[in-house]
Amino acid sequence: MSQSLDRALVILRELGEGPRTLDDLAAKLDVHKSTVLRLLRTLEKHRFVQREGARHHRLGTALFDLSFRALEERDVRRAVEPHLRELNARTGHTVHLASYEAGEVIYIDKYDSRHQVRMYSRIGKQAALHCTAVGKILVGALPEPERRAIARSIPYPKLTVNTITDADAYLAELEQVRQCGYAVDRREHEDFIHCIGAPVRGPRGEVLAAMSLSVPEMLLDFEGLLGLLPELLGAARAASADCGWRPDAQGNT
Amino acid sequence: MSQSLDRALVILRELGEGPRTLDDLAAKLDVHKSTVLRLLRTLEKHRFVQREGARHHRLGTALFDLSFRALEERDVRRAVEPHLRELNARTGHTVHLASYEAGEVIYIDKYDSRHQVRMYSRIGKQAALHCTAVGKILVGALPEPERRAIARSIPYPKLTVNTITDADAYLAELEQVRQCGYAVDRREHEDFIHCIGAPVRGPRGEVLAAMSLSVPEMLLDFEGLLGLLPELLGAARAASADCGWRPDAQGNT
DNA sequence: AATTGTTGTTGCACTGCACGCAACGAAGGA
DNA sequence: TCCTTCGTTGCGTGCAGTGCAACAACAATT
Repeated sequence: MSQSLDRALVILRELGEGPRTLDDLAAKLDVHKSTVLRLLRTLEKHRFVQREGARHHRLGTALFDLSFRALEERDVRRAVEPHLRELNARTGHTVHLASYEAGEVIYIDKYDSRHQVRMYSRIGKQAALHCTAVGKILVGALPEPERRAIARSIPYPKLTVNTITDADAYLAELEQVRQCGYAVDRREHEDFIHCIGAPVRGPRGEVLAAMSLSVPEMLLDFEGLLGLLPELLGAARAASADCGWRPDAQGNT
Repeated sequence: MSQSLDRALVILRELGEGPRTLDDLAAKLDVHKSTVLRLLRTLEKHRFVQREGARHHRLGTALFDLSFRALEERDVRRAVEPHLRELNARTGHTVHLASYEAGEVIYIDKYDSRHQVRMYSRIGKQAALHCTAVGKILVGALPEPERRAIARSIPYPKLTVNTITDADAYLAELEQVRQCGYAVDRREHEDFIHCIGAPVRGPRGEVLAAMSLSVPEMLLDFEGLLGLLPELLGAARAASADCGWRPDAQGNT
């Protein structure tokens, strides 16, 4: 564990919240400002940070470069992108692609709704495991022991009246999701927003990612959204085919 | 300047090229592998790096999070996005939004062509200053001394037969761009690809960003692309209006 | 099954570098 | 003009980061 690197990464995280001055950062890290200055200079040299005006610093362009490179390397994303885009075009609603990595579910692609009212999200943002459709799909696809371990260890913040708040109910829900081949989030994450999700599978039937459709209730009620299920499942199936999935042996929906 | 941070950033850049092993990185940095290990562990703790299999490391999800946050903070991007998207929808071609920051021009948004043949680019990628439409727009918008300084200092790699290869020709071109209110790249960057660009302006008429349209010649010849100029200028003007531009005093096109 | 090679991991001792300090400089407001 | 508030610099010190060497885990080869 490297102290200075550690501090630098905290600086980056802090700058993610918005531009900061040298003193802001020094106070946050509880170190002398000259220390912050030196770290910032190194970050600047590599274009991870740039100055804004005389005294503010913000995140730099190297981050964009790196992260889009990394995103591009994910074959799933590239393969699914056209299907995601078409689903967005057909329905007009917000669509997401999410992936499970290292214990977390994050959005790796997204197309916004054409309507004024939209769900807020962002590529790179973590999705809650217990109250999102993509979270249920991806955790539900893990081997049983891991699934249990996760269900036991995660917190269950109650975000709406419908949010699942304990491990047993969560595990039961995951089982249901596995059976159905799709997941729903009926106002569990945000009031007034419904969501349905489906898995994108690879050659051996393994789940590579999850695709979802999110709609505010004022545009479409829950039954209406379920009416779009065939669209979603169709898109997910087409995307899976592009990822090498062969719908043979196992009788997955 | 912090040595360990410096090394860590080099590691990140290297991982941007693809997953690496510990020894790969140690060789690249010319340090002992235990040193690399410690840096990686710190990076991992902050989710900037994650393991892939037992022995490979790759970029982690914190990068996505940070970079999309940073992108979101740029108001220009948010304001222009719908216009960019519509231009893409109307023409079916690749559209870009680029911004000048700290001496470089980078793409900050993009919508891909609907056609099979596409121009390769990526958000976060640097655009060449001397042979792209967005480069000409953005450098051309800088105050005269800075413009000259840039023209004198940048390299002029000859990428096609049409590429501008000296400072004087470049400065003349920039002057022309300022007059016209738009820029062209007629096969200067890549053979077989034409491009036109226009500025997005802010409240005081200052150039905030550049919007461009790129089309492979096999789809549309240069005159055909010029036919789309009104579309581009219309989108740029609408975007400028959303950024607070008032087309009063100065008689800019 | 034993051997060899490769790669990740750990404990330790040394020293170089990252740290805090304090003084300076620049910019802006009263 | 003074005063405050920042960013910046040079310097001495101590500890954090380094290289080393031994170890562990695993795969490939014999």
